[in-house]
Amino acid sequence: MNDNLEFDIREFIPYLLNQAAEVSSLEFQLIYKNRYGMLRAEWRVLFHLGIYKRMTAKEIVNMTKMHKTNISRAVQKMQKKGYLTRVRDELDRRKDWLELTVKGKAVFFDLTEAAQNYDTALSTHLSAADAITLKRLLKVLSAKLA
Amino acid sequence: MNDNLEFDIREFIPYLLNQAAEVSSLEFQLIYKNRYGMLRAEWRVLFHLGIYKRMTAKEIVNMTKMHKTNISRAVQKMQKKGYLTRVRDELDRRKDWLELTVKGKAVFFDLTEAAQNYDTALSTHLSAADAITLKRLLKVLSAKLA
DNA sequence: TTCTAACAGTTGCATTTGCAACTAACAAGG
DNA sequence: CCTTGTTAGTTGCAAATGCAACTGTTAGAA
Repeated sequence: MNDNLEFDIREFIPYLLNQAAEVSSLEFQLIYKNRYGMLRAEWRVLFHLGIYKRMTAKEIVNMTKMHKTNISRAVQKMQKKGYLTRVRDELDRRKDWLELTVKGKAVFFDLTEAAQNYDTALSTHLSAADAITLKRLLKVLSAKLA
Repeated sequence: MNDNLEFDIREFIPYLLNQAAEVSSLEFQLIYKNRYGMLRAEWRVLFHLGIYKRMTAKEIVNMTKMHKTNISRAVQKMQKKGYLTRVRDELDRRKDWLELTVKGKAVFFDLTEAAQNYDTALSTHLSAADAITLKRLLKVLSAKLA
């Protein structure tokens, strides 16, 4: 048996990431849940379409690393709510091109504004330099591990 | 409607945290799942007991911010597997004191070692200084938001 | 003592999730 | 053409999760 005296699991990066992700998401989660009855998967689809305008489900899967089942179901729900349209690709009819409707865009802008406010509140806990560093490091990790 | 030209949601800290947490956890998750059939909640309970030795479920809830239902069920499963013992507090019989068994400790040490190896692999993507900074900032955020 | 409120932990139920198996469409070699 | 393999996306089912309501216990006020 190994006592691992040199290693403190409390310093384990995935643990620290999970902890921080959980507490920082909790509050914001309530916003999209209460205002629009959305799940996390739906919020993610919404905001990828809000940014990149026109994507297939597969592209969203690749970018988010979420399970394709959940993307599929999130897309169905959002279509039912009238947040997005799907148009079959005529050259490859396995693909559907997804785009936000006017209604979906309005939700996206509203939630983006809420995110901005939340981000401002979050940033009061960090110096400007630290906030920039944190974002940089998180992006490095996501990119390297993907 | 607000176009939020100054705010890029891709820079939203909770989003970046979730993305990084997801990719960094995915691989490690397989380890405790495949070796011991454990869920994330069980792994968390295990490792808190491994560190703090003797806790109530409530204390674990407070530290992890996980839902008490999941802690309750994780504790039940781990008890069934023989990883922990529960002893009623005689002064306040609502509480159970939880402790790892020898078997539970062995699992804890094994997974701690796996975590250490994974952490080493992770660290190759960051400079030593960056790794230290990242850990510090994540701890700040968790503490401030909790 | 008795009433009420708070607390630790559990359970029932409805929702969400992940996995494997599936459909439908394409691609490439024969 | 036909076969075989791959891909985009969906569905059935079992497992995991979150919420509300519950049990049993303690604490404090009247």
